[in-house]
Amino acid sequence: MSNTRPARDRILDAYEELLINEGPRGATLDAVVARAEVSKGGLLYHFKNKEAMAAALIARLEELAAADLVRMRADPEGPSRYLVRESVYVGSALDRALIGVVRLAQASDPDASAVLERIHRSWMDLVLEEVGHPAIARAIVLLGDGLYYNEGLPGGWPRDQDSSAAQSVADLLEVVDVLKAHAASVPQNR
Amino acid sequence: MSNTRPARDRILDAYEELLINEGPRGATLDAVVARAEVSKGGLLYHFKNKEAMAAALIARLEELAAADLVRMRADPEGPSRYLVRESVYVGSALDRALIGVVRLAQASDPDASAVLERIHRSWMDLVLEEVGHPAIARAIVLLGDGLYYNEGLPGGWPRDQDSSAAQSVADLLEVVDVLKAHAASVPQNR
DNA sequence: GTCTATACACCGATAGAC
DNA sequence: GTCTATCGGTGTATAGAC
Repeated sequence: MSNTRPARDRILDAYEELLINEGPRGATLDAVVARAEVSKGGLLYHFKNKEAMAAALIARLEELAAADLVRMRADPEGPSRYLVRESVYVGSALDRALIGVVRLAQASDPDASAVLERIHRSWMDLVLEEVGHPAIARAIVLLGDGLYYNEGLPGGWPRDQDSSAAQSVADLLEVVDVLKAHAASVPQNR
Repeated sequence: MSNTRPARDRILDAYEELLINEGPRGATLDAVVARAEVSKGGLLYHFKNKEAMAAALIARLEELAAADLVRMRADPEGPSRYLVRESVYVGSALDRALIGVVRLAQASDPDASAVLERIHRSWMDLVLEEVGHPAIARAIVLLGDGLYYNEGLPGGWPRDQDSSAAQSVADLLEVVDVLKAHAASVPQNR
C-alpha cells in the first residue's frame, strides 16, 4: 500500500481512520498497527503511549483548522457560505481530522474537547462578524454542525440518501442567503 | 438509592447513563453493575449478553420516540417549533435514550443506526408537511440536529456558555419563524 | 433471582534483540 | 528504527451455589 509514507504519518492516518470508522473502542493499538503495517513496538517508538498518539492527532487538526480559517476569512462568498459549503463531509484531511477528534471528544478526552471548542468559537466569531446578528449567526453555525454530523459520522445520524449531495448543499446555501438577508434587514444587534 | 425500582430497569438506566457520560468505552458490564447495584450474574440473568442489553435500550427509545411523535404532531405551535424546542437537552427520558443510542450508533451498532434513521425521517416528514419546502424543512431539522449535538453530548461540540439556554432557544425559535415565513412566501416546491 | 468464582480473550505497555 | 515476546490489568461471559 502507501508504504512509502513515513511510519509516523501512516500510524496517525490509521488511527484517525479507525476512530472515524470504528470509534474509539475499535481504535486499539493492535488495530492501528495492523492498518499502518507496523509492529506494536514500532508504534510505541514514535508515540510513547496511546495518549501521545491522540495528542499528535489533535495537534494535526489544529494546524489544518488554522489553515482552513484563513481560507474561510478570505472566501469571496463570505464565511457563512464557506462554512456550510465545507461542512459537508467530503473526506478532506480536515474533515477526517475533525471527525476523528470529535470521536475522541466523545470518549471524554478533555484536550480534544478544548480544541473543538476553540475551532467552533472561531467559526462563530467569523460568521457573527459577517451577519452581525447573534441568533442568525448561531443558527448558521448550528446548521453546519448538523450537516457535519449527518454526513460525517458513519454511525451518527443517517445521511439523507434521497437527495444528491450537490443539490442538497446548493439548497442549503439558498437558505443561508435567506438568513443573511433577514439579518441585514433587521440590523438590530451588536 | 432508588433500589425500589426493578433490577431490570435499574440496569437499563445505569447503562444509558454510562453511555451518555462515559461513552461506549466506559459502559462496561462492571460499570453498569456497580451503578445499578446488582452483581454481574444478576445482570446477565436479565440480559443474556451485552448485545441484548443494547437491544432493550433501543426498544425503549423506539417507544419513547413514538410517543413524542404523537405530541409533535399535535403541538399547537407546529412540528418545526416543537422540534427545535425539544432539541435542547433537558435530560428527559427521551433525551437520555436518544443520546445513549446515538453513542451506540457511534460505536457502529447497526440496529442503533437504523432506529435513529427512522426517527430522523419521521421528524423530517412532519416538518416538511408543515413548511412544504424541502430545503427549508431540511435546514430546520439540521438546526435541531446541531442543537442536539451541541447541548446533548458531553464530549461533542462544546455547549455555548455565553448565552442562557432559555434565551438561546427563544432566539432560535425566531429564526425558525423566519424560515417558515420564507417558505410560505415562496410556495414553490412539492 | 441474585450471588461468587473463574475461564478466557484482548488491550496497553515494557524489555530487549536485531 | 523496527521487531518479537511477554506481563499485568480489564472486559465479557459461563458455571454453579444459594
